[in-house]
Amino acid sequence: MSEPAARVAELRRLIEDANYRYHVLDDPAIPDAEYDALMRELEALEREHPELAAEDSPTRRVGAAPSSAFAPVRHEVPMLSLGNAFSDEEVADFVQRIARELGEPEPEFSVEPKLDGLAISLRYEQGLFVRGATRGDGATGEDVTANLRTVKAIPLRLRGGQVPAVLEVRGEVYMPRAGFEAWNARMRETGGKVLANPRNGAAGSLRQLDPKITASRPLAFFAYGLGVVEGWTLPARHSQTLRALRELGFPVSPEAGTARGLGGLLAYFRAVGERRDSLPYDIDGVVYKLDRYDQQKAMGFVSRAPRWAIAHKFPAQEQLTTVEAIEVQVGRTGALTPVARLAPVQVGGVTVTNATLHNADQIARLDVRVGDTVIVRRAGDVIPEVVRVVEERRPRDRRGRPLHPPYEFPDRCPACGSHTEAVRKVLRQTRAGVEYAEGATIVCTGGLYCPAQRKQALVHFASRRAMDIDGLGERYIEALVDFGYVKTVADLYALTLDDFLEMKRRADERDGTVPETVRAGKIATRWAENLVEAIAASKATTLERLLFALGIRDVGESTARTLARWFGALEPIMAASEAELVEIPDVGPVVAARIAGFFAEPHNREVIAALRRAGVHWAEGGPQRAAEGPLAGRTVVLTGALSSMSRDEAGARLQALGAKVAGSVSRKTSFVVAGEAAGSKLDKARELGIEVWDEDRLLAFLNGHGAA
DNA sequence: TGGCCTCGAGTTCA
DNA sequence: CTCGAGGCCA
Repeated sequence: MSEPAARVAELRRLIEDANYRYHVLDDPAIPDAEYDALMRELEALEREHPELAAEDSPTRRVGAAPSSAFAPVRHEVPMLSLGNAFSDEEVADFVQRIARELGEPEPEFSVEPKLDGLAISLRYEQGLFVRGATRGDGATGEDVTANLRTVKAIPLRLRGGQVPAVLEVRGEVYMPRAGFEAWNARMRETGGKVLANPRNGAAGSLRQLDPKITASRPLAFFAYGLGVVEGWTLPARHSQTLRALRELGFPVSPEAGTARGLGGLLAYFRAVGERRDSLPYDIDGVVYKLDRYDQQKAMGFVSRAPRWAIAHKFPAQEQLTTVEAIEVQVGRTGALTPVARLAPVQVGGVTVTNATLHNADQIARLDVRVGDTVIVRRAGDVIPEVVRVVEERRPRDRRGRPLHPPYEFPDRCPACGSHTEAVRKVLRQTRAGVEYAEGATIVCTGGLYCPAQRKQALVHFASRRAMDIDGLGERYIEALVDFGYVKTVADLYALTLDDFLEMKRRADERDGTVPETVRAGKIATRWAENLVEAIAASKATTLERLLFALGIRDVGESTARTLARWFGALEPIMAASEAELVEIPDVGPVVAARIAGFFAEPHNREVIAALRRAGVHWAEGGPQRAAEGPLAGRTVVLTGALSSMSRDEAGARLQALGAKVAGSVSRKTSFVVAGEAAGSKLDKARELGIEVWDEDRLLAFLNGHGAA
């Protein structure tokens, strides 16, 4: 062999090894820069010595003639679709069917994650990659050989000694999350087109006419099965086949394994489910296959799906749905919040019909319009959000123009017709005055004239952490306001049993929920009695609850408590000037102005007087301006679930000992009380090296200080 | 003036 | 839970 020929052979071997170690063993042997250098050297040599070029050279991944692009390819061995299971019961049925038919109570399965990518078939003849095809309808797919050659995780030549005459390998082409994120970040920077999700990214990449485009996409591959096999001894078990595929140079999911019986399958499902978010790729479930081929054969097929395998799916975290309407809700403070009404769709195990769009800016950023197809997600938290619009699916007229114009935020309040305005936020304060900028939030200027704001004010007043009127929910408050029974929060205390019954009758009538005669009458009476009782019970309250319940802007639970302690009684709070209020810790000019402004309003003073006349009462005392107790000056954060008491209760007890209970962990936190299943707050505490108490330690401390 | 740290407010569904 | 903004401190 000539010297260049030897070097070319060596380079190819080095590069193939590097690919194998990177993609199959997940154990990179050489740094990227060195890999690139090897490639460049090989390219140069092949240019100088055209006679040394070869089909399976790693330099030929891009550039193979895409002549047969997308031509139909018949799958001699059909590419199967799998049955789906969405619940443990369905998996149990699957296992039971097999156990019964095979007479084996605990059959063994090969188990692996189900990647969210694109199923393909790769054909190797005499060890060389000759054709790759998409799954298509299972019987016929499309020829995407040129594009698949650019995927480095797919070997162009099989490794190992025994070379099968023909080997078809089935697997999934996917886009790793990191690659997807990086790709989109780059696209956003350069103004290119972002990919909707890794799955679409993978599918779209393989449908490119120009393999160079495919080559630029971060694609990867996992093998999970076989098609046509000639001149190769098939092992007895699927798990052994996977091992053999690995040795032939194919990446196989490291999560793949075996499991026995229903218990084993479900344990695997849970284990993978827990690791789902930390896997480097998206999966939508796991696949169970009977491990022994003889048993697979015995089970056979129904129509097009095997009876020996099933896909156990996770509830989807992201779904496509359509926007049926964009409505605007009015909050307690008058803030207008746009909400997308969606065609119902299952996301993460629940049906989602609404998703907040936050504010006008967010709508503009997403450019959400009525009729749009959108991606909805329930991410780490529970609240659904619109991730993005799938613009290709936007309804258009014959001339290709969108059917609906960009959404325009209403300039009138949908509830009362008052004009709306952007909230001004303080930019800075100078001697000359205060400078404002317009914020993202739009508010209704109707104030308590606006029925929506009045309703929300009442809902807030009755809520658990405020006056705690049990049973008085949004629906009845709405009716009470609509029918004119209630204008201010004080009116609640004048309501009689008959008022409630009449209100409920009218509400049922209006909403078309017709109650059933006598029995319903009795139930309704009991319901009304409970409400009257709950309202009466709420009269005994505390100053801080009352202050919070009044709904003064920027006065939440914490500020209400501070105010109550600082002054000890309501009268001095009502009389306090802004100058006096800013003396209070955590109260600055903005909040002081809100408080003074609220009590300066004759209407508000009248409501307070009416509440007092109705018998609402609370204990008053002198000012208590310094925290006292063993925990004075200490800031505590509670996280996770405690077994012996609620978090609220624990917080109240700690406060009683002088502690300040905060909602988030920072360097100022004195210690964190962590219960069961504590999450990010505990992590943060560990990160900042903050003392952590478990429940026992908390209880011991509370007992030791007479707060048990 | 900038950068935390908190608090307030809004949000969905079973 | 997250975002935005008010308050505080360096």
